[in-house]
Amino acid sequence: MGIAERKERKKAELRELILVAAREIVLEHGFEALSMRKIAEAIEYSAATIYLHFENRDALAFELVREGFAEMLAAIAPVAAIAEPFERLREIARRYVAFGIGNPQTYRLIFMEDPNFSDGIISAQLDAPNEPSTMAFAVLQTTVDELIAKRIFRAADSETISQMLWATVHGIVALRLACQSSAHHFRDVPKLLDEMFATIEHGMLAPVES
Amino acid sequence: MGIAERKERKKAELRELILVAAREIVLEHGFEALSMRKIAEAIEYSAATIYLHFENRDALAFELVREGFAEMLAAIAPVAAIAEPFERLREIARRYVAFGIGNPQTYRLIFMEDPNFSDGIISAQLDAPNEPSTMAFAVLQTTVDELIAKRIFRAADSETISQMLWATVHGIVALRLACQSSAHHFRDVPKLLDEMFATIEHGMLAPVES
DNA sequence: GTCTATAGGCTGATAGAC
DNA sequence: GTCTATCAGCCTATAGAC
Repeated sequence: MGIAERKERKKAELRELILVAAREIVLEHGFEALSMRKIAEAIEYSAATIYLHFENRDALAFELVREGFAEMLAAIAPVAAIAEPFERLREIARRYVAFGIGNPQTYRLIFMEDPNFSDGIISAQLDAPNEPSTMAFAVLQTTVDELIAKRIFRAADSETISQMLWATVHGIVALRLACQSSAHHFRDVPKLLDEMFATIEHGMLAPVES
Repeated sequence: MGIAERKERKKAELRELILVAAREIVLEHGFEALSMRKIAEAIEYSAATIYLHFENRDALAFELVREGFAEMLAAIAPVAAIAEPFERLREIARRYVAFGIGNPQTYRLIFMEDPNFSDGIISAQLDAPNEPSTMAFAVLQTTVDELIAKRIFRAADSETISQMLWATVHGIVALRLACQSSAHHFRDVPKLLDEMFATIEHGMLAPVES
């Protein structure tokens, strides 16, 4: 019986090798640059071999997206150690933005790719329980839930609030990545985050004069 | 002299024909599907002819992006008619989001394409005065300037505030487009906008009990 | 299990005929 | 001004040899 197991192990190793090579290509040259041929070259196997481990390019991409979400979840998860929910929320935002800017290709892959490719994939993963993407959103939403339950935040629909917060940090990352070489847009991310939380705390209206 | 002018006119017409065909392809199948051959087929000219009007594919794309920004600017510009700046800001957000969701391919083209292509293009246009993209951002920022000057908004850096507001509406559009087929994310955009403006007005904190 | 070879496609861009 | 023909390259995916 050991023989079959060793073969399985070998097969899993090659599968992993393929994924590692694919990820490397995406990180270095972007998702659009990923091709079966290039993966094959990198792992020093023929392109045909890859098809023994992945049905096609999309199946491979699906796995890369899942891994991308998992990385992001891992980058954010440590906030669980922060007991105070508002401080935890602040740290979620900081970590989210830092992850996106520090891993632009991964971020693009999971959130900004062409919908013909990614919509099915992202949405499938977002709606599935136990997927890293679902769990990452849950980290945010449970924090908002807690803030509302403890009456730190005003009463509101936590899903809507969570989506709005997510939209804001996503917007910061996405526009920063899109306007990378712009001289004056989205350069000072900490300042944007400070302003975001100032608004959460006080809104934007001027205090009433008295 | 009329002869040279007629020739110029003819040439400009063909150039316009190329752009119209290109835009149509992008709107229908996305930017990735745009190729010189397909444009040629659509206008019933040979592909080589296109190179007489555009140096290469990127030059053509640059023009499409400019037009995309111009469309967006046109969609937002009517807010100038709203005298009250806070109401104007609200309308800017509404129109921005409506434009993005109503013109997903144009929106993707100008804000979500691969940076290898779009970064140079977007940033070049964002930083140039009199470009539609610059003017669109100016509509937002002058409104924020006015809100601060009239002490409706608290004192703050209007550029930072404007970027944060932009990030939020961009996030709403971008995530809506990315999660298009998700069952429960970013479906109810008016609700998100309401929550956004509620936060601008009051923040998210619970009112102090008295 | 892994290969080579290949089918069958797509692309941008250009030289040179007319 | 417009064409055809073509270069030179990319791609996914599979059949069939070993």
